[in-house]
Amino acid sequence: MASERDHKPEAPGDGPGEGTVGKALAVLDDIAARGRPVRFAELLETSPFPKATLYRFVQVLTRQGMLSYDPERQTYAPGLRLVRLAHAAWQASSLAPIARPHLDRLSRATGETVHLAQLDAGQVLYVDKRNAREPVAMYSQAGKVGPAYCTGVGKAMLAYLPEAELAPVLQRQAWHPFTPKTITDAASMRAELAAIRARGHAFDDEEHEPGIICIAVPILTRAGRVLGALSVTSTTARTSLEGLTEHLPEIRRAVEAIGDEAQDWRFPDQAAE
Amino acid sequence: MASERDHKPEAPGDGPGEGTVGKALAVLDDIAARGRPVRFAELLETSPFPKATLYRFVQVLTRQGMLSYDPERQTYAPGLRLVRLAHAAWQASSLAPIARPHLDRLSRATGETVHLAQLDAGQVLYVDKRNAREPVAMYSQAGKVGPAYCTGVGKAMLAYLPEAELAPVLQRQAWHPFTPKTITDAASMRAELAAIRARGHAFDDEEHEPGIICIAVPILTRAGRVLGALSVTSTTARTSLEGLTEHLPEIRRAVEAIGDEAQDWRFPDQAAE
DNA sequence: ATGTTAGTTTCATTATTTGAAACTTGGTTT
DNA sequence: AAACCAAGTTTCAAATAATGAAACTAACAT
Repeated sequence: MASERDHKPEAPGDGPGEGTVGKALAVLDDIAARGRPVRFAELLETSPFPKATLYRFVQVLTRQGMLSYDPERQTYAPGLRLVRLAHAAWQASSLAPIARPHLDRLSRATGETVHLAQLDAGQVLYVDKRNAREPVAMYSQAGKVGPAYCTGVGKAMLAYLPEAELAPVLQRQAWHPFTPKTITDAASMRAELAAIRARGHAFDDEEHEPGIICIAVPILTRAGRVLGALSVTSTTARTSLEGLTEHLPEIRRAVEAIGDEAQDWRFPDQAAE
Repeated sequence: MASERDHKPEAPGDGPGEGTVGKALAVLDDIAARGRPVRFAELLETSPFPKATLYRFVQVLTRQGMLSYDPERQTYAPGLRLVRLAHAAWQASSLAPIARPHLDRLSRATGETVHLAQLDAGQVLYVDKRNAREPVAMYSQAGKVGPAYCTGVGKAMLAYLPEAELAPVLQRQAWHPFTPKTITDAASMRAELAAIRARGHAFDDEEHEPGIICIAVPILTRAGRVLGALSVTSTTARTSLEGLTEHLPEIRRAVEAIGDEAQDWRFPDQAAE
């Protein structure tokens, strides 16, 4: 620590200090975020990099297999090498492998949709899921991201985040009012988070999608650090928030088991930032 | 150096010409390949980079979320950012989204384990899967990689690869004899590939795991370019190679539908190299 | 206390990235 | 058909970032 090595003046991802690698990864993120194949010119429009520089990044990433290129349409999309790498990440750095049997049990016990999520860059990252029927665990479902401020798992994790980490995360939220019930500012959120801490679990009361409700409980280490969250989702047609609390004992059992096992397996740190 | 810019003298992944980004990604690959959290010193042992350089790569990758770091154990593992990126890759650059309904149908029709795979860096990359009605203990999931030379899907794809792409891929195979029936050299493989082309489908006759057999058919564009392969897997206890051919009509239907739709969706190129 | 190993920082040298501009290609308009 | 235009690609000197030997520090084991 040379006294000015540790300040972070720039946005995450690029900026000086993150080097060439950081910039290239920012380009990769950009392409991934669009959700469809993009042309070079499209990228260039919003890119902070000059033409030749962006061009070289895209070339290197393509040669590396991090992007795939469609020569006919001249479009770029995230490449298959990522799928291979992510499999390793999913196994080594997510709660999914540990949580698997507990998700299975919870799914069978409740018959409802079950989600396992972790925080990544201030967003909810779903790392596993059980549908009411299918027992498969794959990227069709894992890897999806969602907002933290209007999902049960998101709020459950935020509620137990230390202030130093919470503040920057709240600042990053989009606060888009998906439904009339969506919480749309940091102050209201802090009140909600206090309520969640008081009762030990979070609800999603149609805050993201109308008709969809869920109950979520955070997964914590013994020391109280947030690892992730588990939720059981249903519809207003089928039950109510009070109805969902029926599953609390089962959820609690799963959450505690996962937290304990994660502790013993000495789990990699997954910073929210 | 204007006249020697375009030769490729080095291994894929690193070497001059691939720049800092290529080197950093090689480090990432290295860590992912180990399949467990690794310490810095372990990495250093086999790394071509000097201490300080490797150290900085690992730092940058960690700050970027491509690696996660366990401060207690001082170990690195692939990070969650990869899971997020892979979701986008899976949707945009794999056959999985297109193939999904066809896999479902095939799975229902056969009741057996169904795999969808593509080639990535000369290896078989499983991009989707359906479990058998009566599940057998087997581990293959989306993102998992396997050898090309001793799996049904691998051989099916190799059989239709143009010579220019086939030769380097064959050279890269490990030819490890998993079972007595494993094909262990390129010459025998070329004979096998000819046989596959002659009948239009490939078998895995316990070449990877004893007792596990499968039938696989390549997914091709109308122009004949290999996109991937589809397989139906079972056990010698339950059926035989001849028994598996019963599913051929169903598999063919799925393969043709997927090939056609991929063509229309104008699919990103996924080079085997 | 002392030795040893693993991890981290420094800094002059070296090599790579950078980006404005020129160039090429493929398609469209006059 | 020639001229034009837009998208993509290459060039090259200047600017910047990467490199790696060596020095340093922390933590553990003797």
